[in-house]
Order: sequence, then structure tokens, then C-alpha cells
Amino acid sequence: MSEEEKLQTNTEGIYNPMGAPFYGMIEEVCVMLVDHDEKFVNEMTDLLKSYGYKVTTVDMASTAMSVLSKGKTKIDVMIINANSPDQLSFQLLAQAVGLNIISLFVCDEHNALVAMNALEDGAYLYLKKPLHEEFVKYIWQFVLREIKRREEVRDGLEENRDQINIGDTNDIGNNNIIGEKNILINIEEQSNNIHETENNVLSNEKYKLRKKRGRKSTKKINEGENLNCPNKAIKYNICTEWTTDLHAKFMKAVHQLGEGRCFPLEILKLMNVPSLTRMQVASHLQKCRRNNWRAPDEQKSIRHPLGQGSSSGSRQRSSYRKFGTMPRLLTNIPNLQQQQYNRDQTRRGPEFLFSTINTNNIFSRGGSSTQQQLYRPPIQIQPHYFNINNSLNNPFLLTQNNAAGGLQEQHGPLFGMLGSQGLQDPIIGSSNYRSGLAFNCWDHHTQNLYNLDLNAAVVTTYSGSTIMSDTDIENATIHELGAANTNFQQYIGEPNMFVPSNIVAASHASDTEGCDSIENENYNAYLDFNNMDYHFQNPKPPSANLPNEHDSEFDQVYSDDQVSASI
DNA sequence: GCATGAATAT
DNA sequence: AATATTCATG
Repeated sequence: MSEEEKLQTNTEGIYNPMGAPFYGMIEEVCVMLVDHDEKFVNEMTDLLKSYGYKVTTVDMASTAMSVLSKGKTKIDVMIINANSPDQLSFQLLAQAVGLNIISLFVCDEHNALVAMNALEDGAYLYLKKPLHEEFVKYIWQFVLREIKRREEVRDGLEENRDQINIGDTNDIGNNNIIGEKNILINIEEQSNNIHETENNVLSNEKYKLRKKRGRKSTKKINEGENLNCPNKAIKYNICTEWTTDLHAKFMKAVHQLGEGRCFPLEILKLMNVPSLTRMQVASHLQKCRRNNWRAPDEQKSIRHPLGQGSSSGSRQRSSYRKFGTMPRLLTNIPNLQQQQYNRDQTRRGPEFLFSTINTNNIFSRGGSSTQQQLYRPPIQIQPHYFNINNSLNNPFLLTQNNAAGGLQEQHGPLFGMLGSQGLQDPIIGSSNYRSGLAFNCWDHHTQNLYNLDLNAAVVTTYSGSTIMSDTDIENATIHELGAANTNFQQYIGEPNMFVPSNIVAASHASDTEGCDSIENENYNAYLDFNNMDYHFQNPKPPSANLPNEHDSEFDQVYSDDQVSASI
């Protein structure tokens, strides 16, 4: 610990508000610099560090993206060069925005078009180099503002659902890491990014931290459509809602992968929805495999009498798990890809044909982990027909996905922090995948990310020891906190009102449609996979003989409707 | 250690 | 009912 840090920490190890870089309001703010301009990076790093920021630097957007994907690095703010040599600045921006990282787009030369695009894509600010020292100094306030906003939202949410107690008192009691209130932890936890990389959390922490899973409300990742509730606090989305669009992406990925290769991680990658997690995909996959998922629209209007889980009680864990199977869901597929899907499907055949007999041999990973990768279904079956645009057979046709229909809840990042003129919520109209709540993509967020001392009674200070300690930041230079000086020009101004002249304001408050609206237009045709399955299965399975003693389970799980009916 | 998927919780 | 989380498994 540096001398400086010691000064900021009292003898009890509690962060001393008065000495903290951020005035005791936030313990730390992690900034990632994405810029190939070495000089700029060095200067900025020094400057940032001099103001107490933790700095990570990478030279390319692609590198940053990979860091984000790994989700192991805590990042609150990104400063992204608009002209990354790999041309991925905007992709990175989208990813960062999707993860609710405050993203500042910076450029050497002002370009109105770039500015506009960046802001529309959710950039917090568009800035021309160099960044004013005074601005850098107060970047942390963006973070604080965001934290507070989420806190308000959370509080509002709690008021509106007294039946739910987020904090499982037992759990809290057991893990004395967190204070009773547990506010900050909860805030983080509600981000949608608790995902697989939680595996990287110390296993001890894992169990301590993973509890507290209250019922979460629903968020729509794909559409960013959140209803514009003036009463902002009300809708605090946490659960991913599988919208029609999101599901279409899912199905698209599924079809690209093909039977026997549908693994959550692979699907997740193909879907390329930054804020989605493997767990969520896995969950959805499970649902779809059981044919238990319905589009949101369907949910309201259609009841399924299907005796799905009639065999409830003593279902035992099967040692005959099948891996990588495709969901056989009623689904919708973009027009443009229709034909290809048809072909793929033709090649692949039905996914559950062998569930009774051969499945285990075919799909089981068995001893070889490569088996699954190599597997290609051995049969070719021509479907009798496809029901495309057949409203009689396809309920989906009756429910156009009106993804663009909803308004978006606006999570104004600044709330006037930078003054009123111009700087209104650059996030408005931003990319679709912006999670409504995940502020930080850091997957270890369940450990306290922010020891925000907003309320003395709630101070939950403990050292987030894993911060920045990961070794997974390939090619990333990590600059430790340390003192350094800067040559930046000084700008004196009121912190909260500071509006650097090179900031370009966002001006698209009414632009609420995400880019998916384009895609939506393509989702007019649908396949009726249920029906298709039926026809696939009817041609008679090559080895549809005698069920063995294990069948009951498969039948229950996978084959309780058409499949079993056809055998 | 890790991804997976069935089971189960919320 | 939909989604999240747990946990046995390989």
C-alpha cells in the first residue's frame, strides 16, 4: 500500500472518507483506457492515477473487448479512442454500453458523424483530446451518480414489493462480510452479470455471496424497450426476459451450431449479446429443449394444457444426460435466413429421434470431449413440408413481435450532473443490449465493488482484494494506483457544472428504437418446428425399437408429446 | 477447475 | 409460468 493510500485508510482499515480520492463517496473507480496513442495513454494514466483512479490500459478495442468478455476485470469507466486501428471502437462501445460501463468516446479530430453515432450508441460523452484535467478529476462523479441512481431505483423497487425480502437474513448473518443493509452488494448483484465467471471467485466467496437471490423483475435485454415509467424507480429490471427477438437470436445460434453441438457457451458466443450470460442461455436452452418456452406475447394469450411435468415428484437425476441437443421449439426465424435453415434442418434431421435408443452413444461426451464437436447427425430426412406463414399452424404469426413498440426506460446517466444544456442522457436510443441495471460488467461484482459511503450506517468496507489482480487481461497493461503528475492544463470550474468545451452533447432524446428494429422487420416468416418435428419423427426412426429401462426418463423429459405419440 | 444439464428455487 | 440458481456429473 502506498503512502498515499495509507493516508486514506485509518487504523482500522476503514476507508477514510476525508482522505479518499473520491471524497469518501466511492472507494475506487476503475478506468480502462483504450487507445493506441502511447503518449496520450501515458499522460492519461498518470493523470487518472493522480486522482486516485485505477487504470487499465489496452491499445486496441479488440483487446478491450476480450477483457470485457472475460468479465474478470472491474471497469467502471471506459475511455475509448474512436479510431482504434482494428476498427472495433464502436463494437467495443456497444459492448461496454451493454454492460453499463460509462463509456467516453475520445478522438483526435472532431467528427460530427462519429460523435453522433457514438452518442446514439450509448457513449456517455464524446470528447476531443486532450481531456481536461478538471474533467478527468471528476469522472468519478459519473460513477457515483450512477450508483445513487440505482440505489434510488432499488429503494423504489422495494417500496413497491414489500412481499419480497431481498436480503436473506440467514445468509447475511452467515457471511459477515456484508452489513445488514447490504445495499451495495445488492445493487451489484442485481446487475445481470453474475455469470459463469463467478467460477473464478474464490470458492469461499462463492457460497457466501451467491445467496440473496430474490425474485427479480424482468428486463428485456434485446429490446431495451423498458417502459417509460415516469416514476423511474419502479421498473428495476433484473431478470432477463426472453423476448421474441432475443429468442430469435438464440434460435439462430442454435441452428448455426446444429444438433449435438448446442452448448450454452457456444450459443452465447454466437448470439453476441454482451449482457447475456451463459447461465441464462443454459436456462433458456433447457426451457426450449423441453418445449416449455413461449414468447412473451404467447404467454399472455395462450395456455398450454400440455401435461408437461406430470411426473413431478421423484424425478431422479439422470446419468443419461444428453449434450448439445437442439431445442425443438416452435420458433421464428428471420426471413433472410429461412432458406439456409431449411437446408440445415434437412441435413440434420430431428433432434430427438434417438432419444430412446442411441442418444447416449451419440450425444454423451463419454470419455472424449471432442466427440461432441465432431458429431454430425447420421441421417438425412426430408421434411414433408414447412409451415411458413401458415397462420393456422403457427401461432407466432398471429403475434408480430413488436419489439420496437415499447418505450425505453431512460437511465439518465448524469441527471444533470454536467449541467442541463445538451448533455442529456447520451444513452437514450443507444444499443439494444444495454442492460438496464448492470452497471459494471465485472463478474465478481458480488464481492463489494463499491464501498460507497453514502450512509455511514451502511458502510461496508472490506478490501476487495481481487480487484485488478486477475492475470487474464491479455496484453493489457495494468497500472497500479500510484502517485504521478500530469502536464495537463488546468481548468478550474465547479465540479458539478463542469462542461468542457469539447464535449459534444447528445441530442436524440426521442430516439428510442434500437438497431434491432431493422432486424425485426425480417422476422416475418416462421418455421413451425413442432410440426416439423412431427414429420421428422414420423418417417420412422431408424432404430425406434424397444425402449430400454432408461426410457421412462427420457420420455418424460423430452418425449411427452409428439415424439412419444409417433412411436 | 470447468461446462453442462437436470433439478429445483423463487 | 418464466427465469435463476443449485448441484451432480463427466
